Amino acid sequence: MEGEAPPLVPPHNSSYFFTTSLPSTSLHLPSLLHPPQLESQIAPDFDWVALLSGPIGYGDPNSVPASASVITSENRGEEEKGGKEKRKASRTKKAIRPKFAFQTRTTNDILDDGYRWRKYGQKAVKNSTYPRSYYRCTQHMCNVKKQVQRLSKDTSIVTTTYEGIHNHPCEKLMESLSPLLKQMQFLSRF
DNA sequence: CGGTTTTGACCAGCGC
DNA sequence: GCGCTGGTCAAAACCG
Repeated sequence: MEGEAPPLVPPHNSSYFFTTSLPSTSLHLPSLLHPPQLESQIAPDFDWVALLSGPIGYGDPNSVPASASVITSENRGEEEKGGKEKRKASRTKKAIRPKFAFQTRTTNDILDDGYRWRKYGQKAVKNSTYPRSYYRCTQHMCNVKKQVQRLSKDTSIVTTTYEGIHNHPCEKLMESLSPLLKQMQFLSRF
């Protein structure tokens, strides 16, 4: 079976899933806080701030507008072990972690979401021309992961799946907000 | 030199 | 039980 389109929805029980189309190749947080003109399936009242200020995929699935193409399936939990035990545990215990998947129309596989990621694997997947890449948050003690895969059906679309909760602030977000916070602190003195 | 990417090997889950 | 598949590890290569 050649060219069989991968399912629009990721195979796992994603917490959230929606499709969007970005004009640029990157997804800088400031622009996300004020989303550009997306020819998207995202509701205009989509809670971007909650999505991005909180850990990715975090929060109440009910807060996601029904008009967004969303799958909600709560799966949250923990996994903390060392070495192979951890590896084993992460596979045996059905990973109960928040997941969040979305698609972007971009030529760039790497989505700049403000966090720093280290690639730890790449794998050819069945029924897909393009490999799936596996990334992990570089922040120590933060075991958030993400998968990136380009659709073979529509090569301009990249599916990004986040898994887990960041336990630290977003560097770029803090970077961009710090002048504003300083200004607010200054003004609050009056 | 330290951090990141690449890539083959390994392992567990799942379907048959 | 076996083979397939997806996810991860880890050593080597690469890069700034």
